[in-house]
Amino acid sequence: MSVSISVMRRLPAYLHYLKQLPPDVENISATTIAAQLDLGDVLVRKDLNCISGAGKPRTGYSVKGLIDDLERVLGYKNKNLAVIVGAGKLGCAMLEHSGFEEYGLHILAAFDVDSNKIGITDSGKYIYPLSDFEEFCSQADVRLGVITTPACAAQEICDLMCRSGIRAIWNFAPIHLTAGKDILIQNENMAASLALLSAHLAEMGC
Amino acid sequence: MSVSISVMRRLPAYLHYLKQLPPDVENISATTIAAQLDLGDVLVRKDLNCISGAGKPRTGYSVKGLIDDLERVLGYKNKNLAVIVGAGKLGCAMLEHSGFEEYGLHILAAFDVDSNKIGITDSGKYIYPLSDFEEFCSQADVRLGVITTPACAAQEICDLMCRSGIRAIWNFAPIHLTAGKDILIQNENMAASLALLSAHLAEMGC
DNA sequence: TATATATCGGTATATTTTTATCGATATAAA
DNA sequence: TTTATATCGATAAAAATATACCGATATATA
Repeated sequence: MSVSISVMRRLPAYLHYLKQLPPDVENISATTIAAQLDLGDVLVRKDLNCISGAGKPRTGYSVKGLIDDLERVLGYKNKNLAVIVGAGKLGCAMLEHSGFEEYGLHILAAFDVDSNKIGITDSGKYIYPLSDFEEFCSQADVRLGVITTPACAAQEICDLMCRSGIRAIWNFAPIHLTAGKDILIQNENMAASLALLSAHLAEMGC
Repeated sequence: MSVSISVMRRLPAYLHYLKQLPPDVENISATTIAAQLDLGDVLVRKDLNCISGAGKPRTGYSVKGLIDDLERVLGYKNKNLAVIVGAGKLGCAMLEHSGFEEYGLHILAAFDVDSNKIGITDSGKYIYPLSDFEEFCSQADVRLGVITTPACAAQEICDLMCRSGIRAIWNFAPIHLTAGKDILIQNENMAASLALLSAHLAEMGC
């Protein structure tokens, strides 16, 4: 069964919630999950039904089974090689952040045009000159690119990534990127988040 | 007219596109914007109609007028005081990032439990001990809190923020936070983004 | 064993969001 | 001036998403 994007977005929350349950909890109901995550119980049941057909009346779902199914659907068991372009504050923070491994994302290195940034980080990862990018990606068979450059450079980097065999781009630059239809561009839309927060505050008369 | 969340999410893209146009472009059509941002022209027209009634047939919209209206609706002209809790890599990156000012977000300082983190950053902003949090917020009348702690600490910080008068929370910890209904919690759902990317790569047989 | 109950899963309905269609209109060109 | 065209804005349709309802069922309790 295909999983819609809306559903997909909620799955990580389910997984996280299930993982932090005490280990003696063997079964859990959609109702309980829904209450904890401020969602409707029917919605949760429908979501879980998309990825795992194994719910039992009165009992609920097997926690272990759900976790397995969620991790499979979410691809956390995959190993995705990634590189970062833009070794500014955010880029470096991501390069050094070990937490992405949990999601199957292995960040190999970062790249930057600024020669002052080239070198090795505290945690032992490398920042290479951008000129090495294409060769590095084809040799390491990198499929995922993270863009943490300023907006003005992002489209150019996006093009470079496409040329270098990258198939999915995680974009943190506040700009709309254009690429072929076979390339997935996921925008981390911080400006939109901020706008929602700001609007909420304004509404309250702050 | 009220602006739905879906619409709100697209507005920053419109604004950014309009701002980077050459200054001699006085008018622009929804069709043109749509083509540039890979959206439907009717959708763009409907969105713009939510925030600005001033489109003329054949001519389009006044660029200047649209920018004004967008900035007003998005609240970029507001001044929102914010603080960060969690002075790790991401927290520090955000603390030092000047780009948020453009969106009306003024980050005053960061807080952390770790006494080794306390001090002043390169750009002159302070990292205070968490024990000072509540007093700082009430004195400075801070309304927006950014959470960049590990997941295990996030709910506790969320509670602290609510007690301290904060009305909107920008949460980067990968966990669902619970707060009163008058508090807006905006989750920056990186895990969900990653899952979508990973699923796309898996689908392509990588 | 018989009954009660919480929960699932399917169907139906409601809501939200997006896309399509069409007449009206301002500008440009003939 | 007349005609052609690009665009708007309104209405309608379609698609996606979320919610409500209800019978079936596995477990618990009397």
